[in-house]
Amino acid sequence: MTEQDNTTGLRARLVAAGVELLALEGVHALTLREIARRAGVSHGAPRRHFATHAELLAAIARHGFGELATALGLQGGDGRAAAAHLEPAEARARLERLARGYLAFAAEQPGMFELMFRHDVLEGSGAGLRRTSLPLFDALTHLVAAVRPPTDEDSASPATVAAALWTNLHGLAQLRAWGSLGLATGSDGLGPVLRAVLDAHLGPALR
Amino acid sequence: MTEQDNTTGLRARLVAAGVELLALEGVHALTLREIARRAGVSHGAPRRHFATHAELLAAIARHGFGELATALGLQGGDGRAAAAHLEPAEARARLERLARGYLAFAAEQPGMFELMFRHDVLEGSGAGLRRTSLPLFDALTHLVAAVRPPTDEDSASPATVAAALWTNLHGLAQLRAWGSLGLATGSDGLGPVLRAVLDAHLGPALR
DNA sequence: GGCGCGAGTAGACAGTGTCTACTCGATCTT
DNA sequence: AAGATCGAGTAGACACTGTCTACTCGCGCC
Repeated sequence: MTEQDNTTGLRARLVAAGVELLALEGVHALTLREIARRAGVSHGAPRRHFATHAELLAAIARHGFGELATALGLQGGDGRAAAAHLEPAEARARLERLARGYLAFAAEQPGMFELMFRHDVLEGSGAGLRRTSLPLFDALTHLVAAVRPPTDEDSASPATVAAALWTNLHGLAQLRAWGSLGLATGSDGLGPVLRAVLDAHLGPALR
Repeated sequence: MTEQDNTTGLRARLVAAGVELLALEGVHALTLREIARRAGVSHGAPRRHFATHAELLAAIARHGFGELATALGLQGGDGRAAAAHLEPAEARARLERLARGYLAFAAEQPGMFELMFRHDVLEGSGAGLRRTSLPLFDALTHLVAAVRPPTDEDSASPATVAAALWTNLHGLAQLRAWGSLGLATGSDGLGPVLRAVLDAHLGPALR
């Protein structure tokens, strides 16, 4: 492991070329040979760093998860600690920012968002990638706990509410990218739906 | 259009072969040539019925949408009429059946569910396919209106709530198929999360 | 200073989607 | 009823893909 550099080396250049190509042309353009071409090497070179095409795609997706984490401000592991004791109103504001950030990422980088959740492509390396999404889920859980203190005993646990909220955000992003949402709700955009989602899982904003 | 038969003819046999292959091996196995092989014809034959590989995949996905509609009991257009005047409790029970049916379909036919929402593959024929999901959305909207009569003026409209609920179900199905959900919520399965989702969008079950 | 070896090259191979030339059988016209 | 027409399927070619294997080259090491 003499090469722990993340910006030099063919491995990083291949990932960078893939990210660029993905943004420009979409998932279908992420050919092994085309990525190698863009990186300026022959088509056999990637094999030294990625055993298979799927592994290279998984590395690109991993890069995407990192970008999503920074876009959401979850870079350092401070999400849990900073949210431990938090005013409900502030926690809810953070949750709304998180939600809007997630949806914005999916809208601005549709190719990357699509690749990140293509489990058929990432099957082998899926376990490692799935773990990458856990920090987001942890931050969600703690913020939910701050907004909805689990007073009622029979009410859902913060983790359950966080899962419900996360799946809602994900489905919202996905169906918006797919184009079904606009067809169903008219062209208002997702504003009202996002408000309904947040209100449903966290309770009305003003009390 | 001498051939309006849906069960004979090469076109239907190709779709059937694709459906079978999709269930057996997954989306990646849906090669044009392999589908043709399974249908017992040469690799050029599908071109007479589908201009491109993507069109054949779109036809297979359309078949999947039809199967989903029948599995959800939305075959005839009676969803809207039957739900016009409905007890809230009965409407809610129907919504729960609808939700469980959607999730069951995604779980039992993961390959088909994945193909149905692969907008990169279905791009050209996407508009027609998107319209196929409207009956489901209509049924959802009317059932939601029966459960939550829009008494409050500033509350969300039934269509908005239906969109929020639908995206939640979809994201739930998708992330469960992806494997992230079990990782986040433990191995309890989706029971508690589904209950939280329904309660969040429709209000608690017992009043 | 010769050696080994990691890294990249070049070519082969099977498989894919698309396109074109062709065949063949049924249908329709006169 | 004989011959032309045309839809439907076949066979082959082409460029492209992912993977595998042999090969080369340059740098570090004892």
